[in-house]
Amino acid sequence: MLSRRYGERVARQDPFIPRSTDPRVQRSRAAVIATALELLTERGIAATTIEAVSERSGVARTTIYRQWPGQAELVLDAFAAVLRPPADPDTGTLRDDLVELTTGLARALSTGPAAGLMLALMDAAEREPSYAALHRREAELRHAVILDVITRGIRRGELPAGTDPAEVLDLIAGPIFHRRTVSQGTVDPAFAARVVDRVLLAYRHP
Amino acid sequence: MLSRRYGERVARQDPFIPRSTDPRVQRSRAAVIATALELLTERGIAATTIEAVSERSGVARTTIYRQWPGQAELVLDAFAAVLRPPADPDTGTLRDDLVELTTGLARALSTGPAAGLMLALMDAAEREPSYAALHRREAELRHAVILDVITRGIRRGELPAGTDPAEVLDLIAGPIFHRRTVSQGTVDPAFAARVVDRVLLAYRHP
DNA sequence: GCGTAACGCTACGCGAGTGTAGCGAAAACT
DNA sequence: AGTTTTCGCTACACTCGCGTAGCGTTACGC
Repeated sequence: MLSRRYGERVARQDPFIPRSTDPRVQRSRAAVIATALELLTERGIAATTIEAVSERSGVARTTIYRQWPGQAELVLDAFAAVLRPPADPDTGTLRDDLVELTTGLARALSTGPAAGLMLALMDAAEREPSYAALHRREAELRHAVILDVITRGIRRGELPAGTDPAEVLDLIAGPIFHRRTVSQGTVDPAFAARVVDRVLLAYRHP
Repeated sequence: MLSRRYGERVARQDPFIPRSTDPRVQRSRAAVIATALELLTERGIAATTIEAVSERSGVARTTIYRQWPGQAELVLDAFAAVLRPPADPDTGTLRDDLVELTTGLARALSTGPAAGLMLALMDAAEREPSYAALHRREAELRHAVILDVITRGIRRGELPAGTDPAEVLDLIAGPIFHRRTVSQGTVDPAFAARVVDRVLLAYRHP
C-alpha cells in the first residue's frame, strides 16, 4: 500500500475530473469522498483503506475500485476536495487584510474540515512524492493570496520598500501553525490579530 | 494495528526502562531502536512494522516481541530515544541565547535525525493519545528551556515587563517550523538570526 | 419504453503482518 | 564449570486489505 507507485492518473487529476454526468456516479463519488475525509480526520491516512471507506459509506468496494485505481488516489482526491485557497479580502489596509487571512487560517486549523488533515498531508509529503506535490500546490495557491496582499502593502508604503514578502509570510503564518500544532494553545481571532500587529510593528522601525 | 489500545506499559515507560543489564538484551535493543528510527524517517510510522524492523536489523521477530508488546510501543520508544531538549546556552544576552536555540532548532529540523520524525509524531499525536502524550512531553521540555531564556531576558530588561514569554516563543519558533514544513525554504542560521532580530525589534517599541 | 451503464453482491486468490509456541545453540552470569 | 538467559529459527493460525471476475438488479439517458 505504501510502496505503491503512482501512475499518470494522479499526475493529471489536477482539480479533479468528473468525466461523467451520471448522477449515480456523482452520488457514489461524493459519498466516498465525504467518508474518506471523515476517516482521514479520525484515523489518518494509513487507516483510510478502501475497505473501511466502503464499509462506512455503504458504497460497494467494487464500485470504489471502478472510480479510483487504489487507496492513494482516493485519498489524494479527498485532500484536494477540501484544500481551497482563501479569497483576497482586499479591505484597503494591509493590517486588516492580514488579520482577515490569518483569522481564516486560524479558524481552518481549529474547526474547519481541514483541521486534522493538514498535519497528515504534511507528514505524508515528507516521503511520498504525490502527496508532496499536492502539498506544494496547495501551499502555493494559499501563499499566492497572502503574498499579493503583502506586496500591495509594500506598494502602499505600509511596509518599507525592500521588505521580503516571503519572510513576512513565515513570520505571520508560522506562529499560528506553531501554536496550533506544537504549543497546543488556542488559536482564536485575538491571537491572530496579536500576531499580525506584532509582526507589522517589527517592520515599522528599521 | 492502528486500533490497538495502549496498555499501562506505555504509560510508565517514561524515559525508558533497561530492566536488564545483559549485553545481549542491550545489543538487540539498540539495533532494533536504530533500525526503527531509520524506517520511521524513510517510510513513516505505519510502515515501521515489527516485520520490517526485524528484517532490516537482523534481530529475529520473536526477540523483538520479547521486549516490546507491539509496534506502537516500539515506535514510541524509538521516538523517545531521539527527542532530547537543547541545553540552555546562557550567553549573557537574550538575543544570542535565542539565536543559539533557534539555530539549533533549524539544524535539528533540517539535518538532524529528528528532521523527518517531527511531522510524523505531530500527525500521530492528532489521533493517538500515547503519541499525543509523548509529543506534549517533548514540547514541554524543549519549551521550558526557551521560556527560561525569555523570562531571563525580561528580567534583564531586554524585553518590556509584562511581555508574554509564550507568545514570543510562538513568534520565534513558528516561522522556523513554517518555513521548513510549509514554505519549503531553507532554514539556515542566517534565517534563524533574521527571525530572532525581527521579533525582538517588534517588542522594542510599545 | 428500451438499451445501456452503473450499481451492489458474492466469491476467490493473494500477500503482508500479527502474535504465540517450541526448540536447540550460544552467550552471559555466578 | 555449571546453570540460566537470551537468541535465532521454524511453524502455525489468524486477520486485514488488496485487486479482479462474474452476475443479477436498478436507475439513468435518449
